[in-house]
Amino acid sequence: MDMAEQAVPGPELETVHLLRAVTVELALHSARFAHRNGMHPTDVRALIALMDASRGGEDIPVGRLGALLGLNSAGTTALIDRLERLGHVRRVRDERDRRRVLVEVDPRAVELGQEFFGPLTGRTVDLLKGYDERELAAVRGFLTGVREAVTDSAGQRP
Amino acid sequence: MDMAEQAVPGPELETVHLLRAVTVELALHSARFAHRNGMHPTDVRALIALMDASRGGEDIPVGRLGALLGLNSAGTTALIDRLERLGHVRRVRDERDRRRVLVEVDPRAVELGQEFFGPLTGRTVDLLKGYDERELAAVRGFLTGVREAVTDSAGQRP
DNA sequence: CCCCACTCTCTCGCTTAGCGAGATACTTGT
DNA sequence: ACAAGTATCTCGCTAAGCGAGAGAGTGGGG
Repeated sequence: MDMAEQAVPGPELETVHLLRAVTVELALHSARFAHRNGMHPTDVRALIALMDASRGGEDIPVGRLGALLGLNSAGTTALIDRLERLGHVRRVRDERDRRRVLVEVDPRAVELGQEFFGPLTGRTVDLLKGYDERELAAVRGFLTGVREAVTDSAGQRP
Repeated sequence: MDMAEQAVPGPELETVHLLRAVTVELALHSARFAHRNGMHPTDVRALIALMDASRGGEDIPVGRLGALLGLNSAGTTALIDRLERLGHVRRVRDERDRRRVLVEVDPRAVELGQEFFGPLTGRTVDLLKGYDERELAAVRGFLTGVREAVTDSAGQRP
């Protein structure tokens, strides 16, 4: 054993660090997109959340969007004001429950996002296409496991 | 083909979405840690960057920390003021080049971070320990590939 | 049928993270 | 020793997000 050497982590721990590095890079990438389009990171997160929901065919009222992003009602109003001013979303009264205001993403915003994130997504999909079934399952199992670990350790202390 | 059905993505695209979901969860987890300790997301990112550097035996001056986080000098000063006020870091004049001020992490901050992130890291390492060599290589190759794809598409448009 | 408690959103006033500009301290090449 | 360059900090400002509370709208019980 060489005590002068820094402790070298095993491949597993190194992989965890790698995952963290990737999340940092992705966050920076989002921030660049935001900056380039006169937005803030929160605005991008909001658009992503809205697109995810709309992909699932779900209508998103103002309050739900705020909850997804961890904002209070005042902050949520301000956020949607910004996005509306940029033409990325529209407010639509819910006719079922007229207290609620639904947030709709403008198709041009979707297009804008795909223009920016498309290449990255494409390259990643190509990378995965080179994997056989077991390797792909390993990657998915890893990501699923991490997600569960995060949500679990979140519920740990209320 | 059923046109009424939403387009079902292949397993590759679904995996990309899964990765995004994981990064979102990790960001929220970080935010919880920040909030619980009277900090902001940026402060946590700063601590992580400092710990990563110190693990590599690298001294971090104020300006470099700011650059890593994308802050300008004023913002960096304010950030370190906050962290110093909480006792998480110390400013130390670099005796080699007395213009520079190095930022040192307090051991108690490291401990605090490990207390919070340790369980998550541990569970992830355990998960990976169950993988054989090829599966582990697949996960690492995936993460490395994504990281490269991000940095590449970053350099695309200056 | 009409209240009254409840829910959803928005307004107001405030705190503070981060920016731009410029001042200050220190270093290095000539 | 000085000029040019680099690192950090100070000052004044913009605006993201919070707390509190004010409308709108809903729906169940008398």
